[in-house]
Amino acid sequence: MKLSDRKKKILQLVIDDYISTAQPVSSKSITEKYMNDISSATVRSELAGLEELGFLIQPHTSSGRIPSVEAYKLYVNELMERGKLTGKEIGAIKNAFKERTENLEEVVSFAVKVISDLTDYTSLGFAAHSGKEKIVKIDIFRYRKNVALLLIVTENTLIKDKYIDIPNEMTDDQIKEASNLLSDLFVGKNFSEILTIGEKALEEFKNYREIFEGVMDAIEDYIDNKNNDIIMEGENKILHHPEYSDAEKVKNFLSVVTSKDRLIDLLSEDNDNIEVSIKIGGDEGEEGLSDCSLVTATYTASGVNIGTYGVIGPRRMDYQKVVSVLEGVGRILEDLLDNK
Amino acid sequence: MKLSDRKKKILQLVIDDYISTAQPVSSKSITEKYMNDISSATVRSELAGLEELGFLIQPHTSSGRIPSVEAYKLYVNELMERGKLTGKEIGAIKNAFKERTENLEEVVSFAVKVISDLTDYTSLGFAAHSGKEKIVKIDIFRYRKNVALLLIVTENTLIKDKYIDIPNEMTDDQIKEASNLLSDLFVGKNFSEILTIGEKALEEFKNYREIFEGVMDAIEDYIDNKNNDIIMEGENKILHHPEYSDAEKVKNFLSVVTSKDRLIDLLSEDNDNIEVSIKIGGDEGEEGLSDCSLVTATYTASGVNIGTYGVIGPRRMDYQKVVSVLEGVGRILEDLLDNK
DNA sequence: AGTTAGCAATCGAGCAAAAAGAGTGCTAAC
DNA sequence: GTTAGCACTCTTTTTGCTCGATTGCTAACT
Repeated sequence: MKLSDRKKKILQLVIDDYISTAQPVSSKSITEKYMNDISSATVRSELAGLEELGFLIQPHTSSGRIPSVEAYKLYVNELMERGKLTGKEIGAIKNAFKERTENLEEVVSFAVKVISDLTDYTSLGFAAHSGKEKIVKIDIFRYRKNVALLLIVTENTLIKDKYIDIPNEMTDDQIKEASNLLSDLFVGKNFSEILTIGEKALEEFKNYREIFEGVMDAIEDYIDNKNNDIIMEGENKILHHPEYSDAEKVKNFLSVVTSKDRLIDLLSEDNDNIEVSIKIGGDEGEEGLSDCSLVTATYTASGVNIGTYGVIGPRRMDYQKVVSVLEGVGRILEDLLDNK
Repeated sequence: MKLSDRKKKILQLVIDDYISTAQPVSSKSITEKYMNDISSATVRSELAGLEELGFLIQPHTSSGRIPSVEAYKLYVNELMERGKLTGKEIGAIKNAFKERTENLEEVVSFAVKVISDLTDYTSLGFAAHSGKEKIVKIDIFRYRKNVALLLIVTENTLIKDKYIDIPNEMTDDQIKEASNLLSDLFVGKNFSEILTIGEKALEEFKNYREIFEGVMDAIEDYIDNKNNDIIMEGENKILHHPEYSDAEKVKNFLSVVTSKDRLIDLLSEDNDNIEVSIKIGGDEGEEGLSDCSLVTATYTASGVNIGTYGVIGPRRMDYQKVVSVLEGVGRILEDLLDNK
């Protein structure tokens, strides 16, 4: 299936036009707006060809054409022109990160916010849990009679807290000793390391088994439990787009967006490549993404994964803009953090 | 304006019916469904009377009637029958709090979740910031070269963290000393106390001014900044209700729900009384609540305010159910926490 | 062989008129 | 005070019609 240059050009025009107007595109509008050199009849026969190839769909005989899922895929891979951010947009991004943001949670939330603002779509992101984060501080102290509180602070200023039941007979001094032991053993190590040295540590901790298990639980919990860290912004921006003028569709979209498990899966896929990945939900395609598209990017700074970010919206999404924004935010963010 | 018993009865029936069907209620449906002993003509004249009194509205001549804002107010105050939770519902609530939930944030989020699940409306809640929470632990340690991290843990397991710039020449021992000083001075005190003893403390802290100011900032920030702690669940449950079948209305509702500032104000009003408070948004009434109703309750356990919770939804809300759920959750929650 | 103009055919959008249905208010009788 | 009956009002649904947009096809043109 080889497309002539002119077919490609026309397909691109159709998609661009459809993305900006949300209306089926007619042969006439193409010649008038973009291609004064050929007649609409010619365009018509090209359109018919593109339809035959499965790139265009005609909602009904007397209407223009809209792009198929295939067409979008081709578009994002080959046809789409890469956009550049305006100075204003770059300013907005930089501004969003002006405040101190060493805390990873905050970085994520600022990034998600600015992405949503600039693209006018629902955006989401979550901090990757690499298990490679080093522990900076670990502390245990009595909180109630039989309950101690465990605090773990990491490089990224994730602070994890957890209650641990302690036996009646345990004295404050013993708790203190356990706490010191923990610091000696674990500070400077990352989560994965700790899990692997578990056996050996258990030996040293035999007097403080409850506490040791509590710590291990907290760490496992952290690595498994991605759920709490997904952040979303502009859920209702979807209402700004005309294809969602019907409440039934909004419902559908929101149900996609609300099932965080599914989203986390989607965001987690191929999060190795820094490049922008685009998933287009067909009628069948990516399950759980019915009629939606998801554009994601994973950022790293100084070799550390600083989260996966994405935009979710109608299939008729302004990919060009979304991609530029994601790339722009990534670039600025990475610069910013590297120069720290 | 005195209503006869029969008028009251009929008004109640109209509201009940309208709440469950979302359709204007006709005289005929009243006699058929609820009052077989009198004829529809009689009901009609009563309805006409209630309309004259401002309790009912006729969208157009040939339709049934719907309740006015006044009617809802009367309904929630006098007419509505108080519901009881079913065993199943009570089970669901207890189940939601089965896990350990001494952490206030968690209590709030579980409560909000269960309220939304049981009522099928958007629910929200936030932990009150009383300033009366005692500090359990306060700690400072070096985090980067010129940055220390301040951790404050309170009774309610609120953990507050904040970066503090520290001068180059400061040694780890000095940081340690400052940290100890802080513990001695502040542990066991509540936030308000600390703010009032500020002057005196400043004296003792003259060598660690940056740190002292950082602590004070963190505390002030905590007391002022309620924003971050509002939790919402089921924003899109609104779509389950037929009056929001139009995207424009959904947009409107979501914009109400998204302006957290306004919501915090609403939730904060009269949060002294434990009773359930119902605000019905008229066309003019409670600003920011256009066409919505908000039912809120504030819970306390052992005399400590444990948060304000609410349900926001269409004016045609199932007040009976919402009130029972809010009361039920409150009762169970208070029991649970008192018996700890 | 590719391009174009011309034209009939198709189908949705929009509109008005007609029909159907729901509910009321009023009147007169009970 | 209550009720049956009925004319009246207004919405909703249906129907039919026109208009306009757009296409696909054919025949002519370059």
